[in-house]
Amino acid sequence: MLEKKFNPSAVENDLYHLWEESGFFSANPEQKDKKPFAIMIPPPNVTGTLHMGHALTMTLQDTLIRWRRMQGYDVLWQPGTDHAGISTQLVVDRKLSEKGIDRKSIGRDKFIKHVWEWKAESGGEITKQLRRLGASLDWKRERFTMDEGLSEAVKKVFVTLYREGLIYQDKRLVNWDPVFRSAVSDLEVESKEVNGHLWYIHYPIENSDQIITIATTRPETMLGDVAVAVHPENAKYKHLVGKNIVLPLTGRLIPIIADEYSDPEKGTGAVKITPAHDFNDFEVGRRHDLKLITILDESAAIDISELSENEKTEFVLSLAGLPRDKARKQIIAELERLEILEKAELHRNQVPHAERGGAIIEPRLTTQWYCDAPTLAKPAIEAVQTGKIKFVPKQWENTYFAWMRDLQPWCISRQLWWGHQIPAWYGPDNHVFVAYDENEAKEQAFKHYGKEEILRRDEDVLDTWFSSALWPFSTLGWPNDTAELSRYYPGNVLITGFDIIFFWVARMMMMGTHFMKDIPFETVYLHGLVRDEKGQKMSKTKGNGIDPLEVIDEFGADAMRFTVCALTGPGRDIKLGKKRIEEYRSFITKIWNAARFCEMNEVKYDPSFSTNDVKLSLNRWILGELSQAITDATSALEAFRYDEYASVCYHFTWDKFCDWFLEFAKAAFQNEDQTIVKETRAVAALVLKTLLQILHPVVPFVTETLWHEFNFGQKGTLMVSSWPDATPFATVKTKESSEEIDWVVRFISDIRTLRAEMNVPPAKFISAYLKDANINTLHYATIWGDAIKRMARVDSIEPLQGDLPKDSAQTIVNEATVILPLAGIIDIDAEKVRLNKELDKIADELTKLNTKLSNENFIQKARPEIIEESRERLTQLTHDKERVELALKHFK
RNA sequence: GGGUGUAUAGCUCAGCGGGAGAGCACUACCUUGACAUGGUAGGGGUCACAGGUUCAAUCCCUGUUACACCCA
Repeated sequence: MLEKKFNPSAVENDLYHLWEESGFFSANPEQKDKKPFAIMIPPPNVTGTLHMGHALTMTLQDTLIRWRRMQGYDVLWQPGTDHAGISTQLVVDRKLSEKGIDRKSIGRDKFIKHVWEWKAESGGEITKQLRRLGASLDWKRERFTMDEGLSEAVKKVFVTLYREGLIYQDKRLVNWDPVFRSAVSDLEVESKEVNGHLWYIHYPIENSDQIITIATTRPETMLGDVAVAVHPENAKYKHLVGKNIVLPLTGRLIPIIADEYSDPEKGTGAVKITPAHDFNDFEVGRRHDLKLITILDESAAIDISELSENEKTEFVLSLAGLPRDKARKQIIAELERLEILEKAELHRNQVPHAERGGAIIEPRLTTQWYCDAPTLAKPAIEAVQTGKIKFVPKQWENTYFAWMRDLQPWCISRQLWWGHQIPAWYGPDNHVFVAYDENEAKEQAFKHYGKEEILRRDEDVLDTWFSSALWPFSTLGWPNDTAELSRYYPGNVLITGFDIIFFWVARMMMMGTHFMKDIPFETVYLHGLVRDEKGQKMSKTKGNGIDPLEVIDEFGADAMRFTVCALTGPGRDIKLGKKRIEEYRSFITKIWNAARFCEMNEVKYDPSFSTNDVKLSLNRWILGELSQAITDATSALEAFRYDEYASVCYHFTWDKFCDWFLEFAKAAFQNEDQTIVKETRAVAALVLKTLLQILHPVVPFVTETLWHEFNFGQKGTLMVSSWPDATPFATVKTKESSEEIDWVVRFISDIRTLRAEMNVPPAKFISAYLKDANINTLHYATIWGDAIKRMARVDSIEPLQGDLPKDSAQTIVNEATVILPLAGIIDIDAEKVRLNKELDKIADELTKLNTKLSNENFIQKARPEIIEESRERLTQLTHDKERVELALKHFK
């Protein structure tokens, strides 16, 4: 016997372990008779804990994976985690400082040892949590971006790209995080608008009493000014071009130059140029061959070492070592004292901030490793243009193109300790040797120098995204030629959030097309973000997040999964509150209760039962509906329409199976004719079994539980059962049965409506008469008598003999009029109102239809089937109108 | 400043060139032998606004407004 209530927490762990231990999650490249289907998990940070975003993306992936597995594919869902450079380093750093250990004092090697120890202890948290979701990942193949094989792949890629000239060192401005003291890529910088000032400063012109006023938001960088730029067409300043400025504070002589970068409309139209501390100024400097003077150190404090001796005035010396904001205050005060600060305006500044950590980013001149992304992007762009890779929803392709066509070189080196150390060594003269290992580097050095030299390894590590870019092939064993690689590359679909298109998706496409000479996946499905009920982004700081593990504890994994699926429309963020999950939990309960009802009525699976034997209309009808549901569910999944898939499951289960089939079956189960009872039981079992199968991908736990409770298969085997085929159910003759069931449904519904509107107490059974009913209708009324009586609460259904009883309510079902004698109950005025309302509605419709049909243009130009349809509706409505009018006449 | 998306019932969202839909919420009634996490019935919408195309527009096109996001 099934428990009265479904208790998810009692079954989830057991079932999951059973599945995992049975090896059902495992891909097998040797299964040549099966087609492969592969999805690479977006590797969560090894430091991560499960949040709603994971719950969303993993549910969508698992649903697809389970469905394809049932369809008979050899499915690989590749799990793993990302070493997450900065995050992990920070986590371990914090742990160590709690113990009073300073990272720098123990040195790099010891620190990295600590990180690995931390990973061994706490790194598996997220993978345990993914199991709670029911995610059917192939855990035996779990990988880590820092494990040996993947590190090999990283090295191979780096060395190869270097030798191809696609990785190189360059000294240029880079986004510098002065807190982490590391370079970061353009993508990791977000510009934020903050309140600041625009300062107007007088710059005196050499050998003259004239001045030029420049406007700046960053006066502290004036120590590094090397020019003042004006627009070449700017009449106000044209004559000054070529003259020199005596730069305040340092006394440096700098030229006034003409450059279109200077916008005459902004500030004063004259701008100071500081090429070592501003990306635009850097370009100006390059065009005019200006000197680069760095005046900030790696922590963004004033550094005057590049200033010449005579520039180091007493004031300038006093600035040395000051953080940039303090230096700014000092300089402003000094300019005021010198009376060359004209004014300060309030100003909204765009200030670059580090996405991680939030530090204000400082453009900084350093030597870094770069990857030639623009070149690698070309085949990746082409793959989308030619349709080899498709984005779903398609509009993301535009975003992708826009970004890919305007790529900057990708800065791939980071000044961190945790990560893939760059395989580059330097000789005493800083000549660089890129090699697989130190021995190879030494060989190169020997050839280069003609003797052995001591080499120093590059300290830097690679951007975390560099290794994740290789994920689709590095996890499969590349650079070795493995069975997995040839079978599961390219993957079928990548499912992830749109927020990492550039970080991850695009880079996998670049690396994949370059190294594998083939796309990494055929389809990119991009889902939205999970937001709270109000549409706010969930975040730790706001505290508006929902913990998926709490949700699972409270409502069960199935409820959460179904909710996520149901809410995942195309190209939309999803707004999620606990309330929504609670709502959809009712659906899980409904499935459970429907199953309990079946069990109580001795619904049992009969493998020998064939759908060809089905005789009863009710049974033929539900099989037809089931066939439709299978078709719809399948095509919804094929189109990544998770909302539609959920909706098909929901409505078939609730509206068709529970509300009508099981309700009608109540009468059938009580029938004296045992063949009827037997057939209905067998069909109920078949429908329930199939229903569990189409529901399984999204709600695996409740379905798998019912699967073995009903003995549809051994415990845990639903997930490897075959995805149902709609055809055998569709071949059961269902058309006539549909007409019949549709009639009964309409008949019952209409009587219910009448009863409700006439306020007939539910407990009261009434009589029903049929007027003008044809022979079919009368036949239906007879054979469905029991069900109708129970469900519409009538005690007799008979053809009307003689006159219309007094005080009757009437309604029209197809050709017949249904008459309910309600003497003593009916409120005649209310009935008149109701009928008149009905009449108005029909009249409105008729007017519209008549106008349309008398329009010659419509008759000439509209599609014939539309015209035919309109004519049919006109006939039907005219008929209905007559009936209602007749009913009204009765009261006169 | 450039780009993308969204605007449909009180809320959250589907939909579609030809009769406005779902879930929840709401109202009324019902503890009928699976389920009150339930059942039955009902109310509720100028499909953001303004033009255009069309026999026909909530749907296609243009513009406007509002909101969200991305890029600079």
